[in-house]
Amino acid sequence: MSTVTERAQKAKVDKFAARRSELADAALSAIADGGFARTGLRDIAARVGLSHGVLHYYFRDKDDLIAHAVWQYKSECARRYDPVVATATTASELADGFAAEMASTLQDDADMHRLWYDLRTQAMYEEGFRDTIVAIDALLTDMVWTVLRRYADLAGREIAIERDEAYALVDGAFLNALIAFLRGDLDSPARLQGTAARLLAAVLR
Amino acid sequence: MSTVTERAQKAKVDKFAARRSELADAALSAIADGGFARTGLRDIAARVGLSHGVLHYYFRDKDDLIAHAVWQYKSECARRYDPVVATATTASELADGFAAEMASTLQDDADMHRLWYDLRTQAMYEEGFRDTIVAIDALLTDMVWTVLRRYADLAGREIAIERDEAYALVDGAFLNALIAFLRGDLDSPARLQGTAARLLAAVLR
DNA sequence: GGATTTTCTGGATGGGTGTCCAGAAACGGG
DNA sequence: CCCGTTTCTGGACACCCATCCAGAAAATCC
Repeated sequence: MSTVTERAQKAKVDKFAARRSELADAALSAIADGGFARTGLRDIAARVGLSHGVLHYYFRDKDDLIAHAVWQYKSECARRYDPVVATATTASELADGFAAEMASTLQDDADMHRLWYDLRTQAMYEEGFRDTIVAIDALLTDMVWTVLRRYADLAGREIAIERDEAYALVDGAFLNALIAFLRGDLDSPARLQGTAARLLAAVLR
Repeated sequence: MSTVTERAQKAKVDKFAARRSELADAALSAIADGGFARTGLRDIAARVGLSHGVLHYYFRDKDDLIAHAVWQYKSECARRYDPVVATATTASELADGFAAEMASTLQDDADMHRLWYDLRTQAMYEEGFRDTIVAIDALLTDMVWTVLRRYADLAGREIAIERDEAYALVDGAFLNALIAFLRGDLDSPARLQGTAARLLAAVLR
């Protein structure tokens, strides 16, 4: 096979992938607005000015589309705390940075987080995109654990909690702050910031 | 008005209320099985061998039915820990009783709890039964706070956490244990039991 | 510039939904 | 036993859904 056709193939694949990505983004924002159950493929396609039929050209079915969409967003989202882990030089600096980041993503991306919890809940019933949800959950657990380990390192203390427990507590604090925020409690992000910072300190021994 | 017609009126009202309650129960178990989005009024009615039309005789609409159903179940559920609070004579007895109760309801009523989280998530999008969800959330927050106050009393220590924070952490631990359990992790209830007991101790100062 | 492949359209299909309602059936007081 | 009320039925309605697909349009290749 000649080099030129190889390039052509690659360009073709890239274009296909780009379209997929664009459609996944559209799906993401559409479902973030209305919720999984109330958002149809027509709503999604309308976001990019296309007919609903295209979606089946790029994705096997609705579950496939949703899986790609949520993965695309959330797998990057799990890396949100990498900078603060990499740059913090003291325990309290890390705690503050972590807490501030949580508070700001709660405020800025509330709809996306709501979507995440919606999909995770739906995955308790149907196995359509369950694998993707499980994979993201693992990513987030890793993320929390990484932060916590670095925090313990900087503090020179031991972690007094299990990996999954740590995620469960952080997740619970975040979810309940999100619910409060969506119910109109504008102070919720600020309170979450305090909770998150104190939580880190409380789980060391 | 004569006594006899008063009695008759009351019997009529009671019968109506009993039917409502029965239908709400049917709705509960149907939706617990399939999830809110995938359960229709026909499915619910079929559980009690009735036609779907009858639901609109007893309830205004689907949201009204769901609100009654989840309230009927969950408002009683929030009293589940009353006995242990009333009878425990030491802090560790209370903590153990609380933790054991959580673990056992996780194991026995997993579907119902899944339903609760489903409805709470849907209430983030639609206001249909949001008021009921908020009321139940308040009940559960009260419950956690009552347990924690009694625990602090018995331990002779202070609570180092806010009311809503306490609920958020317990809820997070429970929800994540539920997810693990539904994904096939049979040890999850046992682990939750440990987490819950340690959590109580950790939030005192 | 013609042929071929990729991309997209929008209608058809079969199914589901909540709601409403006319009328049948069961009930119960007199 | 009759008659009014309560309870229930199941069809009609308008709407929404995911999926499939024949064929139009656009892009690409030679």
